[in-house]
Amino acid sequence: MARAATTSDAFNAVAEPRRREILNYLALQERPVGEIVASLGLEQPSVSKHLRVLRGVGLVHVRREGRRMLYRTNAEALRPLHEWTKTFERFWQHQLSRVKERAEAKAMALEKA
Amino acid sequence: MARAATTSDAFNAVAEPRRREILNYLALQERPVGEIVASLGLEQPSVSKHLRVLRGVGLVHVRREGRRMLYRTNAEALRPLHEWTKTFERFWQHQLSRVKERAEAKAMALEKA
DNA sequence: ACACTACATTCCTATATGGGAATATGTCAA
DNA sequence: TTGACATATTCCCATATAGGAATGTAGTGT
Repeated sequence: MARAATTSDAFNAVAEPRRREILNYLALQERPVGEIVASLGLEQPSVSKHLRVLRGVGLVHVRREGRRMLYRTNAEALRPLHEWTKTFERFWQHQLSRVKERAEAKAMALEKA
Repeated sequence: MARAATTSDAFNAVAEPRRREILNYLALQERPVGEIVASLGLEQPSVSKHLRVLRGVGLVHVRREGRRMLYRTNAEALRPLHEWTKTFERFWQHQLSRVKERAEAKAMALEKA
């Protein structure tokens, strides 16, 4: 079997950096495709294709306004990602405290010197 | 161009569900490959290949102990993912409060009836 | 109907994948 | 060294890209 489809879930969809940029861009306001193209400097067909993937996993909502399509990020669809990574939070907090300890130890050593 | 390599960053590496399972499994304790195989019910070569990808992006650390290789999750490498999703947190909090508002409005309507 | 704008889709291709099967590598024990 | 165990790698293949180029489709104004 090949790799899972980009449309199989949010994890696969956001693996592509441009799609993350698009989600960032559409987080605050809905925007027509043309503005995404202009702002992110991508080709229009490329943007349309990325948007199709994002729509496929519910990461964006669309609304038609005349001949323009207004897209906006649906942050809710990112929650599974956030929740999953969150379960590891305590581990890097431990890591951080170790780093802190070392930094403190070093500071103490310097004080002594 | 094709899709970015699974080894290009953590986002691509964790797009694969089995790799996420492995990371979950290795979060608390280091484990030899054989235990991962037994616990997750995957083929041994498959596990080795997934571990190679995870190592490639620093998501696991390895240590040899005799003929066994002990792997453990390096949660630190998941921080970029967590940080990125975190920037969207406030949006679904808004969403939630709107849901709450609606629920409350509904409750009030029922009281009146 | 026509031209024009805004998007979407299709066709093409190089590339990377994940699984299965088989095989290679590395380490210990006798 | 030989054998057994633990893990890694290789080979093969069906499948899914992402980008570029070209084309299709829908809505607007005249």
